[in-house]
Amino acid sequence: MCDTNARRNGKTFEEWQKEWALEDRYNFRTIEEKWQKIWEDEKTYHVDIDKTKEKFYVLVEFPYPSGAGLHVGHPRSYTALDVVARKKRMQGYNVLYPMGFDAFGLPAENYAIKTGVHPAISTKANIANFTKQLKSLGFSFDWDRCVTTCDPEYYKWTQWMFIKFFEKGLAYKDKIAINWCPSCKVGLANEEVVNGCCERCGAQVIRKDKEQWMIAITKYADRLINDLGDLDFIDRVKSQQINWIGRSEGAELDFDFAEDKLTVFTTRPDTAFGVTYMVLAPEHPFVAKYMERFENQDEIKAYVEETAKKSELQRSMSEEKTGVELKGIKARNPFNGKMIPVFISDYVLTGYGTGAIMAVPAHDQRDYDFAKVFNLPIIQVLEGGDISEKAWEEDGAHINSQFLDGMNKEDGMKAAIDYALKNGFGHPKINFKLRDWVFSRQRYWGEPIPMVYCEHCGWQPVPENELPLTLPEVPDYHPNDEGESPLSKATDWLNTTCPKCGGHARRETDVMPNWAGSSWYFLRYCDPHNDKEFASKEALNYWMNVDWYNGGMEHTTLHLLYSRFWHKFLYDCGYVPTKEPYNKRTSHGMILASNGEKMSKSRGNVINPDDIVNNYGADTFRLYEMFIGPFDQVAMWSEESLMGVYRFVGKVYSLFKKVANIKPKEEDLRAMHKCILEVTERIDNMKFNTAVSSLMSYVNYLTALDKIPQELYETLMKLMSPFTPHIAEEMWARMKKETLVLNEPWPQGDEKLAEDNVVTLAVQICGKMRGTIEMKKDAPQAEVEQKALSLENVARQLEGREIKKIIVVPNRIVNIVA
RNA sequence: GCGGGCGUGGUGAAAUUGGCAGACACGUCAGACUUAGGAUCUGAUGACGCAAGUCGUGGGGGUUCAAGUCCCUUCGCCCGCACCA
Repeated sequence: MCDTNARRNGKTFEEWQKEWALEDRYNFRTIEEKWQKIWEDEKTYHVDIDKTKEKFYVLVEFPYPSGAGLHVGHPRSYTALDVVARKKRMQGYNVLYPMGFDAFGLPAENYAIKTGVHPAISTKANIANFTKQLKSLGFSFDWDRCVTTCDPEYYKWTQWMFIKFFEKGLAYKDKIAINWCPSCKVGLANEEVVNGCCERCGAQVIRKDKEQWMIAITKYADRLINDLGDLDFIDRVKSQQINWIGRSEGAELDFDFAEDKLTVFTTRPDTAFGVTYMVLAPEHPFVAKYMERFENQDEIKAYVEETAKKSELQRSMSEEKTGVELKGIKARNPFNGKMIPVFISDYVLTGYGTGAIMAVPAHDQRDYDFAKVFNLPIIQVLEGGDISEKAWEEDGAHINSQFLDGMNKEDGMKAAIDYALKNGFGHPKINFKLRDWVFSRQRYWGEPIPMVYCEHCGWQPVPENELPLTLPEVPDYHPNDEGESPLSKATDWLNTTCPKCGGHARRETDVMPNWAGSSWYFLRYCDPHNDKEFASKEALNYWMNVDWYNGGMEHTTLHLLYSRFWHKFLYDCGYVPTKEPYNKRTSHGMILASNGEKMSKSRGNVINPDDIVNNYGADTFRLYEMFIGPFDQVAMWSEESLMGVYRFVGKVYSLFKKVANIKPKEEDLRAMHKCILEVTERIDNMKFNTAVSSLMSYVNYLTALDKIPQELYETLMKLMSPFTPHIAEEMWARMKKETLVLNEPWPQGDEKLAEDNVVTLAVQICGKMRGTIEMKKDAPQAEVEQKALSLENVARQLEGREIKKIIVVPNRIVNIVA
C-alpha cells in the first residue's frame, strides 16, 4: 500500500540511518512533519468499500469552522476516537473515520455584516485553517471524504430532503408564536432557547407571531423514545432525550362551555371530582370567540394584552399566580354536573396539551396557589394528606368521588377513563413536551428553503432538476426588524415562475437552521462525491450504521435528536437501510482553563492548540489529552501535567538506545502481556487515561532494564501508535525499515503469560492488615494458612487469643478471625 | 420541583465490582551528575507518631470475617429540564 522510496524522501535506508545516529535528542518537529507528509502523499488513510473485511464506522461531530480556529476541546474527542479507529484498523477492520465542516452559521454572517466579506470567503479561509490544524495533529481522517455543508453539491441534497419532508406532509408552513431573538433578529427553535434567552447571544427571547416552516418531529416522538431502548448510548444521553420529549399518559376530557366543548388534557382524570374551576391560557381561542358574552371584557382584554408582552421567562418567574375570571360563562363538569368558574391565567401554557386545564387545587400545588389567591374551594379527593397548608401530591385512596371512592390510583384511572368513554366526553391521550421543529431562519448564510409561493397554486417545491437552489448575492446582509431575511433584497432571485402553472411566483426567503446540514452528514461520508443521489445504496448498506459516535452533551436535545428523527424519516421513505443512525453514542467532558473556568477570549485564558503542537509536538498533545482525566468528565488544563507527558514521550524516544536483539525473559514477557491486555481493554471501555497509565508503567519497567529486548520495544510502539502515531511510526521505521506500524496487527495479550506464578497475599487479623506473604499461585489453603500464621507479626498479635476462623480468598487475602 | 451524575492525599486521579485504599502522573523534599538546563538520573512522599502502632475515601448509622464499593440517613457540589397539567 505504500511506496517505500517516497516515504524516505528519496534517501536510502543507509542515509536515513546516518541521520538518525546524529539525532540523540527527541526532535518531534522533524519526526511529525516527516510522517504527516508521508501519510498525505501516500493517502495512507484513504478507505474504500472492502467486502472482504468487516467495516467499523467511527464518527466525531464535525466542527463549525470558526474564525478562532481549533479549541483544545476539539482534539480531546478527535484523539480519543482516532485511538479507537487506529486500534480497530490494526485489529483488521475496514475503518471509516471521516471529517468535515458544519459551515453554515451566524458567526460568518455577523462577520460579513461587520466587514462586508462574503461568508463564503471567510468560511473557506477558516476551513483551510482548521484543516491545517487538524492535519498537524496527525488524525487518521480520510480527507478524500471531507464534506462541507455550505457546498452547493452538499446542500443540494439537504434541499432535496426538505422537499421529501414537504411531499410527505411533514414540512408545513404555519403562523405560530415563535421564540424571537430581538438581537440576532431571528426565530429560534425551542431547543435553542436556554433559560428564556437566546442560546447564541444571551438576549432575552420574546414571543412573536410569524409564518414559519415547521417540521413535524412530534409525529416521531414515541419512536424517538422507544427506539432508544436497543441503543448503546450513555445513560445521561438517553434520559435527557426522554426527558426532553416528555411523554405523559392521561386523558382528554370535554367540559361543556357555552355551546362548545372545552377540552382539557390531564394525567389524572381520576381526580375529576376535585375540580373546582378551570383555567385557559390567555391565547386560548375561546377567549376571543366568546369575548362579546363576557361581563368583564375590559379586564380580560387587559390581561391578555399584558401576557402577550411578557417573555416566557418573565411568565415562568412570576411568584404570585395571576389571572382573570371569564365572568358570564361557567363550565360544566361532566363527571358530577357541577357548574364551575373559568379563568384565564398565564400559568397555563398555550403550546402544551389543549391550552386549558381542569384545576384540582387539593392535589396540584400550582392549582392550590391559584385557588388561594382567588379564594376558590379546595376539595380533597385523595386520602392521606393534610391540605390545609399545601396540596397533597402523593397517592391515596379516592374519597368524595362517588363511584371512584376507595379505589387506588390505577383502578381509579381506569374507571374514570371508562366512564368518560362510555358517556362520550373523553378518551385516553398521550401528550409530549416536544414541539414541532421551527425550521425557518430569517437569515442569509444558510440553505435556501427550496419552495416558491404561487397565488394560484400555493406553496410549490422547486423541481428536483433545478437543485441546488443556490444562495444569491445580496447587497446587504442585515436582517430587518420585521424579521425578513436578507434574501428578500435579492429581487432578481426572489421573483420566479410557478413550477406548476407557470405563473408569477415568489421564492421563500427564509433559510434553514444550522441543524439541517448536520442532520444527515454521516450519510454523505459514505459516498461523498455521488452526484446522482445523496449516497448509493451500496455505500449505505456497507457503511451504516455509525458504530461509535462521540459528541458534546450540548447536542443531546438538538443535533442528536434532530438527526435521529431525520434518519427515521429517510428510513420510512426507503432511502436508508436502518431505522437508527448510531449504534453507540458517547460524550466527552469539556476542557476548562487551569483555574476551572471556561476558556474564552474575554477571560483571556484560551490555550491555542498550535502553540502546544509547536512547543511540545502533536504526540505529546494527543497523549496528554488522553491522560488528562476520565474521558467523559470535565478536565482542567495543566501545563505541568503536559510537561510530565512530554517527559514520558522523550523517555520512550531515548529508550531506543537500549534496544538490543536479545531474547526476552519470562518476567519481561509478563510485563509486556500485562500491558497489552490492559491497554486493549481500556481503549475498548473508553478509559483512555488509565490506558496511558499502563503504558507508563510498562515504560518504567523497560527503563529499569539494562538492555531492552527488541520484541518489548516493538510491542510498545504498536500499543502507542494509536495515541502517538508519529513517534511510533518513526521508531518502528528505525527498527523494521520497510513496514508501517499502523499496518501491523494489534498485539494479542496472553492471560497466561501475563500471570505471575508467585502472588502476594495480604494477611489480615479481623480485617486489619498485619503483613503480606508470598505464595506460589493457587497454593493449597492449608499451606497459605500455615505461612500466614508463621509471620512474626501475626504470631505476636495473636498471643493469648483464640483463632475462631481463617478465611482464605485464593491468591488475594488471608483473614484470621480471633 | 423533576431527571442524570459526583464527593478519595498538597493537585489530576486509580482501585479486576465486596478482598493490601491512593496505581499512573503533577507538585514537594533529599541526593547524584553538574555548575545558568525551567535539563537528566536515583530515592522518599496520605495524616499523626522516635517507634510498635493509631487514624484515614463529605458526616452519622447499619450489614459483613472484610465496605471507597452494598443498605438506611444526612450534608454539599455539578449538569440538563422546568408553571408540561
